[in-house]
Order: sequence, then C-alpha cells, then structure tokens
Amino acid sequence: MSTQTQENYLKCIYKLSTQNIEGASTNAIAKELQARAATVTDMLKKLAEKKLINYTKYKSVSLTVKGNKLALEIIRRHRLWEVFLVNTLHFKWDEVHEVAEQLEHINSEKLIENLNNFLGNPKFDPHGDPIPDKHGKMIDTRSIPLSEAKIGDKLQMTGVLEHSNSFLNYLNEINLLPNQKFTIKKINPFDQSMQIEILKGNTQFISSLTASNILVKCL
Amino acid sequence: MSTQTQENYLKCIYKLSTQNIEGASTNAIAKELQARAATVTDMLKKLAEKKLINYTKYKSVSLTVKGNKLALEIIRRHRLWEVFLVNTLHFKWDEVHEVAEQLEHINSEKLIENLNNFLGNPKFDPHGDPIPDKHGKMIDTRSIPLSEAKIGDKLQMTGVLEHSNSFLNYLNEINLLPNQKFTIKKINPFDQSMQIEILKGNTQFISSLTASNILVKCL
DNA sequence: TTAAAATTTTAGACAAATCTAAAAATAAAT
DNA sequence: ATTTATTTTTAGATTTGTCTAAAATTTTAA
Repeated sequence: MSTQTQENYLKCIYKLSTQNIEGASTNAIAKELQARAATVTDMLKKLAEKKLINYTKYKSVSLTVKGNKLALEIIRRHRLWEVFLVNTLHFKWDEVHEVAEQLEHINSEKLIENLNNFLGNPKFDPHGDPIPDKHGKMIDTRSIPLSEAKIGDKLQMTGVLEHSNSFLNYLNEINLLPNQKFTIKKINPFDQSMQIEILKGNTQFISSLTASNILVKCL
Repeated sequence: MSTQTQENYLKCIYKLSTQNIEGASTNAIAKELQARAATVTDMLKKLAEKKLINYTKYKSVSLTVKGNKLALEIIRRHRLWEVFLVNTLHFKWDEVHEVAEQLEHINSEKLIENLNNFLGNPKFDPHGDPIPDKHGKMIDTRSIPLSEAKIGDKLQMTGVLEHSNSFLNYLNEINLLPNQKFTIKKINPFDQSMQIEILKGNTQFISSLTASNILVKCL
C-alpha cells in the first residue's frame, strides 16, 4: 500500500514525464509539489524501495510499470470524481480541483467501478482530459495548442494546459469551454493575439498567452 | 484544522458518550479504536489543547461544544455518504462502512451541501441512524432494543446497535431490515429468545443477543 | 483500611514526512 | 580545463501518531 503523499509523488512524476522526455528531476518535482529538494530525495528513495520508480543517484527518475499503473489509477479516480462533481453535484469546472485532490485517494475498487457506471463510463473529464479505463488505457486526443493553429482553421476546443482557477474562470466568462467549436478570423502578426468567431457574429479577442494554454483539434 | 486520526477520536468519544452517561474512559476509547491506552492518553492531551474535549488526568473525558459540533459534522458526512453509496451506487448496506469511513474525512462544505441536496436531504442512513443537519440537529428516534419489547407488541425496525458485517448480513438473510414492521408472537421464558411474525405466516426465530442489537419503535 | 487489581499516565523509542544547513556531484561558462 | 554555478544528496532535527515498559493513581475487595 502507498500513502496519500506517495500517491501525489507518483502523479507528479507521471505529469512531468509526459512533459519532458527525460523523466522527472528532483528539483522539478520539488517545485511542482512545493517541497524542498531534500524532502524529494528522501521520498524518491522510499518509492524506489517499493519498486514504483527507477532511481539512480543524481539522475532524473521515471516510473516503473507498477508505478505507472498506480499513477494512472489515481488519475482515473481524480477525473471520474471531477465528472461526478460537475455533472451530478453541479460544481463549476473551476471549483472541482481541490475536492478531487482529496477524493482521488479514497481506496475502493468497487467505489470507482460503481461510480464509473453511474456516470455512464465517461471518456473525458470536465477540462477535456481523457479518463484512463480500469486497465490504464485512455483515448489519444492529439490536440494542439490554439497558438499553433492558422487563420481560417475550423477548430473544436478539447481542453486546457493551465488549470488555475483564474484561467478557468476567465474561459467561463468568455464562454470558451471544451467541445466548443469556433474559427480563427485574424492573427495579429505583431503579438500573435487572435480573433476567433464562436457563433456567427460573436467574435472574441484572445491573447497569445491564453491561446498557448487552450488545446484544440482541427475539424 | 484536525487530522483524520483526531476526527476518528472525536467520533469515538461521541459514540461512547451516548452509551455511558459518564463520558468516555481512556481504556474504552483504546478498545474501540484498537489502540494502546498510552496512545490514547497522548491523543487526549492534544485534543484538550485544541479545546475539543474536557480532560482531567485520570478522569473520563467529554466533548466540548466545539468538539461536539465537529463530531456531528463527521457523523453527518459519514451517513450522507452511506446513503449515496446505497441509493446511488447500489452498494449493499453491509458493504458501505469501510468506504464511508474514508469518505467522511473529505473536507469541503460545498461538497456535503451539494451531496445532501442531490440525495434529497435524507433524514436517515441505510442502517436507520438519523443524519444530523448542517447545524448538528437530528431526529430523536426514541427507539428501544427489541429485547425490551413484550409479547404482542406491533413494532417497526428503526436501526441496529451492532454494525459488524456479519450481523448486517445475517439480518439481510432473514429479511429483517430498517422500516420492516412485525409482531412478537412468543418469548421463551428460559433464554429470552423470541419468535416474530414479519408477514402473515412468516415467522422468524431471534436469539436474545440478536434482539438486544435490533432497535425498534412501537406502532 | 490496607492490600491487590485495574486503570491511566509518564518516559523513552520508532517510522513517516518534513525541514535547514552543509557537503558532494554534475553542469555550465570563461 | 579549471572555476563557478546549479543540482542533488547527506546529516541532523522536528512533528505526528504510534508503541512498550515502568511508574503513578484510582478502584475494588478482603
């Protein structure tokens, strides 16, 4: 068995490993989890002892098969609970993260399987992130950041890269949510800001920073 | 803020205080939580420091107003989650306890209020125990153990005193569940065992130990 | 009412997760 | 290719929750 803290480390290493090809460094983990590097080193030794990560002194770490499976299980729980909170309990999508961070550590296979059935076996969470199935498999979304799309592209929003409250809230306000379809009307060549048309005649101004944190797929 | 462990101690002290008038003794708490008396003493000091219990060396402890409020909050969460597990996720009533023990520590007022609304503001959990409202108030059930009822009494089951899996499962098997109405046909004067009639012609034999763990109200 | 039994507390230890400060190893730069 | 900077690890402490063994207190009973 693993503690909540250890589960959070695994989730963190999983996340960093998908971003950088070179596994996760001690410092990167420390920054992400807001802990000291020394603390991370201590924990890495414990996780290595449990065969959950591959660890060599002074090198970046990676998840073992066992660790990867556990990380995906936590992510599955987290995303299913987010669906529950938004669909069933009517939370707004920017209110679910902290609660889901707690709920993801509840340990009961039956709970998660029954919750999954109740929710109708959903494939994506409210932020557009894919939900791993019970074997750890999930849909490959092949999304690109909006900032990489071109003028005239017909797009559909699939998710976000930035999960902060303020960002999600901002998207709420401008009505740009996952699954929303829109077209790029203009891109300002000076600062890469863009104008998008969500519905006929409803255009919206998007800064390049915002665009780089919105995921879309081409239609 | 209180830790999960501390919340479990409060719940335990609450439970023991409703059973014995004289508060909860160190040994009784130790037995209930399966810990050593020395461990309990250590924890009692910490809870007293937080003004959650009234503690004097070598005396039984009781909850302060603040501690009582917190205990009722945990009990509210626990029982609401039990309703959710049985009504929404189709758990059997003897499968919910361990999971609810974990869920009760999730800390989010919005979560509990929205869950309560979703469930339709239920007044009793699946075992017949009353659910405190957000101010800690709950319905007074005025139940008595079946063992204190008399021949000929028309009764309705309201709950149980013993929550072990094996006991709940046994009740399942003999089809004696909360809200079930029945009549006492016979009481054996030698061992206090009884025969009850659930439906016309459907009589059931109940040992005095079982009877003392079933709560009923007279109709 | 004093001796025996039971209960409760203290003292000292340990594992988990964290920290600071200092040392060691690696990476970067002149 | 050394020196400097950065990263990582070690060493030593702290807090929380737990334990055992022994001491202190209270309760029970002869």
